Amino acid sequence: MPEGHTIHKIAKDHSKLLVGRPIGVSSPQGRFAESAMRIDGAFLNRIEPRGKHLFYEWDSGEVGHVHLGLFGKFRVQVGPTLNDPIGEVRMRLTTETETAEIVTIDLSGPTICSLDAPDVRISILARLGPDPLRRNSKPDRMIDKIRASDRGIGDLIMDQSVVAGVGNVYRAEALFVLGIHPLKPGREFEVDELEALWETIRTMLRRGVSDGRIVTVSRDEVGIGRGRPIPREEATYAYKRDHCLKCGDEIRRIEIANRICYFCPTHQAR
DNA sequence: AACTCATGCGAAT
DNA sequence: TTCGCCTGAGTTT
Repeated sequence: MPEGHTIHKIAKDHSKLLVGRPIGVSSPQGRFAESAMRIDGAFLNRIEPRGKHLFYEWDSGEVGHVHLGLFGKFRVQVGPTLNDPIGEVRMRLTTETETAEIVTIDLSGPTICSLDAPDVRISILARLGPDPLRRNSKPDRMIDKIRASDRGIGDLIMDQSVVAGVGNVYRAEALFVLGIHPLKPGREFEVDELEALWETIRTMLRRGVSDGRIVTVSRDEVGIGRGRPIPREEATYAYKRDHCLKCGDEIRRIEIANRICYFCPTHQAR
């Protein structure tokens, strides 16, 4: 599930349910139990998304940190009763709404779930590149880093210190839309091409936040009218496909930055 | 029941 | 460059 859009959507949705109330914090699975005890019953002031990280500002002054990694998931339940956790639940947040409904948010499988002093958040933010989903964030640092590098663009945009929030799907799809070969070296880019890349990434991520899933194709090109949902297999042009959604050419796959990068040799010539 | 794969990332080699 | 870690869904034996 998790690229930057997932994290920002979670922050939005969960904030509505949790912020400004006392929160029960526990760890059914046990691995977050010591930390959970320290904030159990505390008020939550804010959930801040940044790239693929979530920061929880607790009234106690400590800062929760969650990173979903590849497998992490949240399960949200709102109802009259408190349900038993399903599977391995590292952190459980519970509260009650004005209408006396029970809110339960269960986190399973995260790479990081910790409770830290505030400076930990500061040092993590310091090593993240600009986040296209943040209001007013600018691409300058991303552009400078890319143009100063010999590494390929497909390597660079998955690097969270270059841009924060792009993962394997948006990497493939953003490069596809702009017709950029994933191995093109950073040094060979002009500024306006990278400004276009920033805008493309930002637009795709925003759409991901509002859709709650990754859809990068335009409905016109796929020939699916509004009203009908776009099936998963047709939601991307190149990612995880055998054939390009536009031209039918065989999609190539090469490993870049530990992950398979999908691209269309016709649309993204060297 | 076993095996494979996944929208991630840092540490070890 | 490879390995390990976190978990669950889907597929194959």
